[in-house]
Amino acid sequence: MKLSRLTDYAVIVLTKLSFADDEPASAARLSEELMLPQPTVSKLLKMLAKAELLIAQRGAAGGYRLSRSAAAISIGDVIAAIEGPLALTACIDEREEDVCGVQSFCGMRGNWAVVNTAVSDALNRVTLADMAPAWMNMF
Amino acid sequence: MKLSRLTDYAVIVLTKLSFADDEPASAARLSEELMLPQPTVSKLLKMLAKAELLIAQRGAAGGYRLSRSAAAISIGDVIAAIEGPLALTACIDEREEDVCGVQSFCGMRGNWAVVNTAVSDALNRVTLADMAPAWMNMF
DNA sequence: TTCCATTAGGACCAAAGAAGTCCGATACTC
DNA sequence: GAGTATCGGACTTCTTTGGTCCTAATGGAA
Repeated sequence: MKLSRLTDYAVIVLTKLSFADDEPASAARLSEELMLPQPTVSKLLKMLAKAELLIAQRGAAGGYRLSRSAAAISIGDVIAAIEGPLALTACIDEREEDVCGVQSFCGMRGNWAVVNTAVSDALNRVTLADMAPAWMNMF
Repeated sequence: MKLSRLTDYAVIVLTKLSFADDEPASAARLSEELMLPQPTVSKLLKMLAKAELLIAQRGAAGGYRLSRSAAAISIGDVIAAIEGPLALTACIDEREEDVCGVQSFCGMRGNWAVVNTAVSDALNRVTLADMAPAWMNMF
């Protein structure tokens, strides 16, 4: 159980942005400063904007900035933005069809839901503000 | 963040086996009774045996049985057996190379470790015995 | 008003990982 | 000891993910 590389990058990028104080940062600049591949950063910023974690400003001198404080964005939010809502098993995932066949009466489903919630809580308990070491300004 | 279908199947198969009372069950029979694709079940049983969650018995009338009680096998164990040790990010994964470049002094690593532990705990707290509804005997 | 820097939203390709298939090795039963 | 049911591991196929590129739309500044 790993989270995708995109998600990993997203946390780094968002953390970086949490130091920007409403100065919009462009995709190009972020990728350069964080030494991450430019097209990928660009793609991921779009995703985060779509999920309303970022606010995009078009045009010259535009860029992205956080839509709310770093303390109000959890790791769970970031994961949901990039990978979709947390659903450990297919039978929890509302986007999936009823593939299982016994879903309606399967007693395991409820237990999976418990596990899912426990993991979800653990992820929502940690915010971007918690992740950011003060010296990250360096980069 | 999803877990693989194999892992999902694994929990089902193990739960089923927890009712077998040391009667070894063959891959063919399990796949039939649980209505799961046979080669996949076969493959996954091998993995579980290798991870020492199951004991394999070869030869005629052979099959697989649990190596210990259902209450002593956690969901975390199953995930580890199929997907490898839980490591949300690459920098936590001991099997990965030092790709990140700043790993040695990156302040985020410690925070990821905290998140990782929290998730891991949530997963280890639930056992196969918890997952099994009594009426699963039906299948 | 015109130009330029920037995001938005696709289509597209390549690589990695998962799922599924096969055949050989092993060990049990008769 | 022969036959057969079963595991074990290498191999192939396929889906997902990561990453790239191009064109349209937007907004600020000259």
